[in-house]
Amino acid sequence: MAVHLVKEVNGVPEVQLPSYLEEVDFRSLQLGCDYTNKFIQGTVSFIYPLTQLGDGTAFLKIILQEKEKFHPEINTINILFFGNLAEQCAKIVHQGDTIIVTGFVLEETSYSSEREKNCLQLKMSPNESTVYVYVKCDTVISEEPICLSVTPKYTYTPLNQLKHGSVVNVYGAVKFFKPPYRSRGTDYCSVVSIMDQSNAKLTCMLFSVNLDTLPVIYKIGDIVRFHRLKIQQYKNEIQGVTTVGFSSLTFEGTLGTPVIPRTSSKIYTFTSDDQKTVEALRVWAAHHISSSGALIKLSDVKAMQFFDLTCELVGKAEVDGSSVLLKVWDGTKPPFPSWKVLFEDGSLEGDADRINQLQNLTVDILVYDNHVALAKSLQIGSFLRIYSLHTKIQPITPKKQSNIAHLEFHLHGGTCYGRGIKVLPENNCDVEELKRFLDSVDLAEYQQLENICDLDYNISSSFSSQDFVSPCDLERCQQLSATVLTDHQYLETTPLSAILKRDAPQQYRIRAKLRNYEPQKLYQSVKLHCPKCHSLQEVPHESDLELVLQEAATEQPDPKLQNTSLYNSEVWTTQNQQERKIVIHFIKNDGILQVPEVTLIMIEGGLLSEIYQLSKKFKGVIPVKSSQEDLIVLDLAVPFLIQGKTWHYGCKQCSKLKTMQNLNSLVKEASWTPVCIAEALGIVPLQYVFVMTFTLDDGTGTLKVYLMDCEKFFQIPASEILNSDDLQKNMEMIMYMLCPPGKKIGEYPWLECFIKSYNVRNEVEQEICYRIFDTVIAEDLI
DNA sequence: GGTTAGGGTTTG
Repeated sequence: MAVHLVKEVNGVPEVQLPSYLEEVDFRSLQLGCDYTNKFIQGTVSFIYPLTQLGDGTAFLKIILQEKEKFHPEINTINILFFGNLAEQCAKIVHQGDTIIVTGFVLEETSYSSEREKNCLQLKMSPNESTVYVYVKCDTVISEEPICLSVTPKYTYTPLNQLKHGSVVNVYGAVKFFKPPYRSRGTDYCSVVSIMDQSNAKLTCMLFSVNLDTLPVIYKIGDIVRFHRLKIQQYKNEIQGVTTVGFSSLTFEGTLGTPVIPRTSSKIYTFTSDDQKTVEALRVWAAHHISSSGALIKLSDVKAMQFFDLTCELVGKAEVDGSSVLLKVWDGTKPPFPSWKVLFEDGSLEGDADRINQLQNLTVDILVYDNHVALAKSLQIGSFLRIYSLHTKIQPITPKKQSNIAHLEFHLHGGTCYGRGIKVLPENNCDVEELKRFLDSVDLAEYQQLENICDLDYNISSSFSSQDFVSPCDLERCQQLSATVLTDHQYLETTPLSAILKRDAPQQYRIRAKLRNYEPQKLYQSVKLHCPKCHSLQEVPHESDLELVLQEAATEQPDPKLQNTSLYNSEVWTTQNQQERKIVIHFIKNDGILQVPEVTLIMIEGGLLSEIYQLSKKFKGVIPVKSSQEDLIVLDLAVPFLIQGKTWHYGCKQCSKLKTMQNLNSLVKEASWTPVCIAEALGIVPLQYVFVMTFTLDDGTGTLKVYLMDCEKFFQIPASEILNSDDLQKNMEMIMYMLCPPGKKIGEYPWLECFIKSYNVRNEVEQEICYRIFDTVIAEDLI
């Protein structure tokens, strides 16, 4: 006995009936014949309600109509089902369905009504009959998923073997995704990029009028299976697009979690092979796809950041036509208090008591434009993942009485970087974990601590707030400095007035405020320092670099120096009037060219914009020129190596340049670190440093101290800041906190620092200077 | 059956 569901795509059933079965049409049915290996097919024209026979056996009767109406006189037949088969068919079979039945017994109707007089009927045996119910693949026919017992064989194409124009089935790990959003057309859209063990990536444009049929992806690394994906070409790249009958399964990507598909399909195949494929992809993805690094707790957010947040919605308000306010929490305390978005009285949805109770733990998110409709539909209490949420520091304006930095949270319009909101189901493992965590937060205890925590925020008023501190919080209180000492904590604090009276060299621990600092402009504080001769120089301006490069580009590259055992060379000619020649030398690894991401290249005749473009693609770029015997470093006035966003310079005084063939020593290990490259080329690399003067004041005196720092003090690499807006904003934020403009010095935060004094002798006199060491900015501020 | 979007942050 069995009821099978057969998926029908484009009118074609996905499984074949067993070959021994033979079709009979209604007219050929004859009493007394053996129908063991025969089947009939038709459309269900009526289903009677499921009833019970006298002995309690379930009974179902349906009327089947022959599909092809060749024989109008005999085009329907009754089929009788008993027992479990009757119960199952009652659940699954609907009027209008196409069904096939086999293993029946033909008998004459026992009824004597006029209409059914002399009619035949099929009696289905609970043990020997089989019913195949055909289902159009997008039709939902049952509340419970039912697996096909006749399994169609699907083949899955590796992502590196996709052919334009084909319709394929694929598996992949999610590399990127945009949660479904309303397109400008009729459908929802979700963009999903997947990768598999072939290391190929496929970006898919998935459309559906029905939100439920799009894959239910929650995070990067989830595993998906797509059936009937059309492969087409767009802008010289292959892409996947939904086509008729598209369906998907999504699996949690985390290793070791149960392999349970997320899908709206009520019927789907899932074999042990599928299970193995998912597990293998999970292992591969764990090593090759960086998981959602953007998933961050509120306690870890930075002042200027895009990230994904998993949270609970506690309040909601329409602010104006183009934005909605969401009040959410994740149980952790943000490093800065949230801004408070204003809204009209009465427009806030949510439990007022709870919103009030959680006010210090919730953040206000403003949601704009295309996300507004979805935001409006959200239920209070639901668990959300908000993708690519943006934090900004709220400017302190004179109007605002608060002197505390606040964080703004924005979900901007558009869908870039997958920006959007997704409601997570209660049984999602991240939600379960979040719920456990939210339940464990002791709000009462938290509120007692609130005053102390305000000190964290309000470091600028820590002077007057120390009265609040209870003994148990003493340790935290002692750290209420905007800086942290990394060593020598045994040293006692020395007043600045005492330091000013003493000889050098000495080391001191001090506690003071930053009255002033120079230079005020950040870019002026970044310099290049030679660790050998200790010279300091300015970071060259782009226009100076361009001049050197332009000059060098007029020189002819030497063809004799092209294509050696170390590198392959390509000569490109620019298309402008001067027809400048650019030569790119691709350094090989053991004689073999590698993918651009790991390949070091040398460039002759390239201008700044070209070098900049190439540095995005290749592991590193070395500007070179032809000399008599070998390629050599172009000029130490320009970087000897451009790697990512860092431009590495060498010291003109200390370097003793060697030619490019010396890179041979590094090839085997492909150790293309700036230090190794510099060493091989005889270059003493210059370090990027912040050089600043702090005027410190502790009330007993003021002292000018130098800060020279690569990245320890601010925990921001000086080598990257000039090319990073985000780092620059972080740095500005730190300086803003240390020395808040428009405030009295009493409101400034304390800095605990180590300083060392040393003697500097110039032509006329000896002077004592001071320098900060072993001190870093407190993590709360970063 | 065609359209939508075609990954690569707003500027509130």
